[in-house]
Amino acid sequence: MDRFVSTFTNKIDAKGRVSIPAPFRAVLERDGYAGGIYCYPSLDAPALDAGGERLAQKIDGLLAGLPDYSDERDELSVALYGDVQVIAIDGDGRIVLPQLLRGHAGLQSEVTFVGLGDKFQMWAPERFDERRRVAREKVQEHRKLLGRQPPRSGGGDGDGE
Amino acid sequence: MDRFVSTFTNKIDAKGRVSIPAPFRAVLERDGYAGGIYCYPSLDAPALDAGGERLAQKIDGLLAGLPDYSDERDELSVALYGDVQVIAIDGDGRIVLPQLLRGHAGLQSEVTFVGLGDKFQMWAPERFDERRRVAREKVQEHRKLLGRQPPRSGGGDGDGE
DNA sequence: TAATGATCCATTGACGCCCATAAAATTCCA
DNA sequence: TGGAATTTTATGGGCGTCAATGGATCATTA
Repeated sequence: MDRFVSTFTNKIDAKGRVSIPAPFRAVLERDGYAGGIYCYPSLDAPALDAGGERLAQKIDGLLAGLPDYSDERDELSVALYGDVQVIAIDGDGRIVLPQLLRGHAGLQSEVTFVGLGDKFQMWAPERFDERRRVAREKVQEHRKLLGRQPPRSGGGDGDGE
Repeated sequence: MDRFVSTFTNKIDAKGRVSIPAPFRAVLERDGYAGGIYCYPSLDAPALDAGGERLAQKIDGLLAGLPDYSDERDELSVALYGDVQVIAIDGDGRIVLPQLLRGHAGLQSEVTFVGLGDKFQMWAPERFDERRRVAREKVQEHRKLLGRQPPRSGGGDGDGE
């Protein structure tokens, strides 16, 4: 398994440190991270996105699709790269989040880590609960896709991995 | 045998562990589970849905169709991944359910495992009894509406156990 | 020297892993 | 066919390891 999955909630200590959940660390190890993890404010949520090399490459890939000197590329570059911080992981698997990032996510005393496959997010627990409530309702709308499944279609939904 | 069928009720011990029914374990072995089973609150019932790789792939398959950085994907990601927990199975075939999941299903001292083909559910026994009772009533109504088809003797409300 | 940050160390509590026991099912043999 | 032996399962408990957390020491710099 090389994806971020599950959710974990850890504490921020007096010095602003917070442990990255061990399973996520394991993924990062494999993924590779030179000097630290990539972290930036989520574009559409009061949370932080973070990940290792694969996330960085994904961002690069996104930009690569756009013409070199287009406005669109410039905007996206700023949006994506502009707020990216490289955060070091200490010997005990902990990070310290800069004030700017803490502010965006409203992080106080605890952080909820949410695995999203290629990346993970960091939320203030209360806000994540709220978001989850909303998201669950959305899924209800999609549940026909999840729930209705031909019982014996022999793996009809060909998929990755 | 490659599907989850039948129902079983096992106890939660003092350490919060509960044995996965052996038949289900056998299915999981075949299905494959890297690191653990996937488990999340059922969308429309006070229960938990769980399964192996096949279930995980179904979730991935849902997301695979959506553009990488679309709002829709982000929302669905949080909804699906956000609620999913990967739960390790110990050497004796037991799992420990996190508090969040226990709460959703109202699990106290026992868990009823219900096979649903591709996945299985975990219920508090009392709640499952209640649901089964309701389900039976509905079946009876349908019979009346459909004008009972020629019954093969005794194929009535076959109950589990 | 004071303040800030980074590395190291210590504690504790949870979790994984192993073994023991008992009950139930299955196999085997008379 | 019936009963005994064996295997599988469920469940309980002990123990070692690791992760999360808090604190201390050391370095760096203003």
